[in-house]
This record gives sequence, C-alpha cells and structure tokens, in this order.
Amino acid sequence: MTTRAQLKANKANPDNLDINTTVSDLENLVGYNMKRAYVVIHKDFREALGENGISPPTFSALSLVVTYPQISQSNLARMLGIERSGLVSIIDGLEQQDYLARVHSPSDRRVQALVPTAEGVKAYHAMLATVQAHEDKLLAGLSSSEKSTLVKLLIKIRAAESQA
Amino acid sequence: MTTRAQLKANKANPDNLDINTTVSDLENLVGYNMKRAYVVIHKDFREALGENGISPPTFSALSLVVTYPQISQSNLARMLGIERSGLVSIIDGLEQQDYLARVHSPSDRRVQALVPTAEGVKAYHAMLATVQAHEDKLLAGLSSSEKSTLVKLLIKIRAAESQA
DNA sequence: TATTGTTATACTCTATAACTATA
DNA sequence: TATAGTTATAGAGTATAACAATA
Repeated sequence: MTTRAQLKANKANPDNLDINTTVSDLENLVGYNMKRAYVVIHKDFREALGENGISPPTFSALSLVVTYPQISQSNLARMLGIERSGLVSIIDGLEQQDYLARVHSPSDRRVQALVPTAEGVKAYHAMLATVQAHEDKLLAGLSSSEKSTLVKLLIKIRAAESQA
Repeated sequence: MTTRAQLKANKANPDNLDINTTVSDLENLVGYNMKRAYVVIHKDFREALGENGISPPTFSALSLVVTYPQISQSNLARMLGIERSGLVSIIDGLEQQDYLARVHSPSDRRVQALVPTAEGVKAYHAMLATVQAHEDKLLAGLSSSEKSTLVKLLIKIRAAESQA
C-alpha cells in the first residue's frame, strides 16, 4: 500500500531515498540538528518582522541597548559574542532609524554610550511581541516544559565553551 | 564580599553589567539561545577537524554521499536543505580531495551520480569519529538523556517548518 | 602601553537568475 | 516544458589587522 504522503514524497524524491526517517549519522550529531533547526527559526524570525525588518543580530543589539542604556559598544559586542568591528554597521543602522543615539561619555571620551530613543524603546517592544508570537506559533508543537528544557540545555551548551 | 570570579568578570566588564545572570528578553527567545549555542558547537567542529579540515556543510554532504552512493546532486541538495547551485563548489572540493567522483548516469545523462571513493569512505569514518568525540567532550555536562532530548526537540522544530 | 571606536579587507555561506544539455 | 548541473553575481554575517583618539 502506498499512502498519499508517500506518493508526494516520491515525486519530490525520485531516487526513493527515505528522507522522512533516519538519514545517516548526521541525525545523531547535535551540531547538524542544531544548524537545521536554527535555519527554520531564523526564517521564521525574518518573516515575523517582514520585508524591511531588522536582522537577528540588530534586534539583539537593540534589545541589550534598551535593557542597558548607556552601554558602550565594546561591552555590547562582548555580550553579543561578536567583534567590536562588526558592531559598527549594526549600530549605524539603528542610529539611522532613530532607535538609539551615540553619546560621548564625559568621563571617558573614547567611549560612545548607546542611548535608546523613545521611538527605539517603543519599536523594540512591538518587535519583541511580534517575534515572541511567531516563535510561540512555530513551536506550538512543543509543550512549555519542553521549551524551557530546550532553552536550559542551549544555555548549558553556551556555558560549556569557556570550560573546554 | 567579592569572589575571584567576580573580580575577573568585572575586569572584562567595566560597566559592571551582570553578564552571568539574566541579560534581557533575549534569554527567553529560543532563536537567540540556539544561535549562541550553535556558534559554540560550530567552533568546536572546526577545532576538531583542524586547520585544513572540511566545513560542516561539506562534511554533511560527504556523509550523505557515503550513506547513499549514487545519489544525485539535486537530491543531495534537497536533503541538505540548500540550493543546487550552492552544492556545486562543495562537490568540487570533495572531488578534488578524491573523496568522491561524479559519474554520468547511463539512464539519464543529465544526472551526475555521486560515488564515494574508498579513500572518501575511510576519511569520512575517521572524521566522524573525531567530530563525535569532540562533541561528546563539549557536551560532557549533559546527560545522555538530556542529549537525546535535545536532538529530539531540534528535529521536532525542523519538522514544524512545513506545517507553518 | 592599553582600550575605544572605526575602516579596510576578506572569507564563508547562501540565495536568485540565467544558461546548457538533456528529458 | 521541465529538470540537472552549472555559472555569475550579490548579500548577509563575521573575522583580522591596522589606525587615530584617548586613557
């Protein structure tokens, strides 16, 4: 017997490879599965914020600036786990959209303190709600306990870096 | 009282931001945490295979070619979730290293069947063992039950794509 | 000497569009 | 008309190295 789903799979898959069950050793590697899952979540994020929406790195930067007004670019880069140089164009973009301002610190004139604008704070909270809602919808198949387990494990992996 | 760990944290973090506890709304977003965790795993993968080691996409392609000899490039791209065009240079690299050969299919002369060489199979199994060992070490803080839960959840997320 | 922000530069990964040769 | 492989091209995202201003 051949189900409709199998017929559909075979049409997209003329070599009759069993793409819906075990594929190879890859399925047991955490890295491979994480990459594949991240691609799905990344796509969902971009769809959530639409055509001219900000990118995940830009969103993350804005989030931290809203949470920690006056943060310096160096510290922001450190918290995001990226290089200072990479942050420049991200902050440029947020500044151009009037979501934040670079303010020279009086105590250390090398530092540009990042200060969110009222518009930036407002836009951020709207975007956060949108992103959160999309993510919740995408992950509707996971119980809330599964979701918190997942986040807990992901944070544990991030923490494992420094130790190794 | 100030612990040694706190002193160290403060040195790297002059603004006294509490980078070790709750950072912001980001900590609750699955996407953000997955990206951060993937960066750690990706770095570990590159370290595992060393200076001139193959990239994760190339490794994944080789894995599927070894598992499914005679697979076509189109089907391989489909299984990897990437475009056909992006696969060309990946296969070029594997062919140059004599890990596989492109063989014209007699039944359909458009198709290049991908056939692993003996050397390719051998190299693949060695790399798989190395990658697996590094990943196990990196994830030593997770129990084997946590690891399988994680993989299960990641696969569930990948499967959620088509439905949304 | 060291750090902050910046620029220049390059590399990886990925996508879209168009081409060719086959079917 | 449609598909397989390919090329050309472009756009994110990220890194390294070097620089000026400041500490």
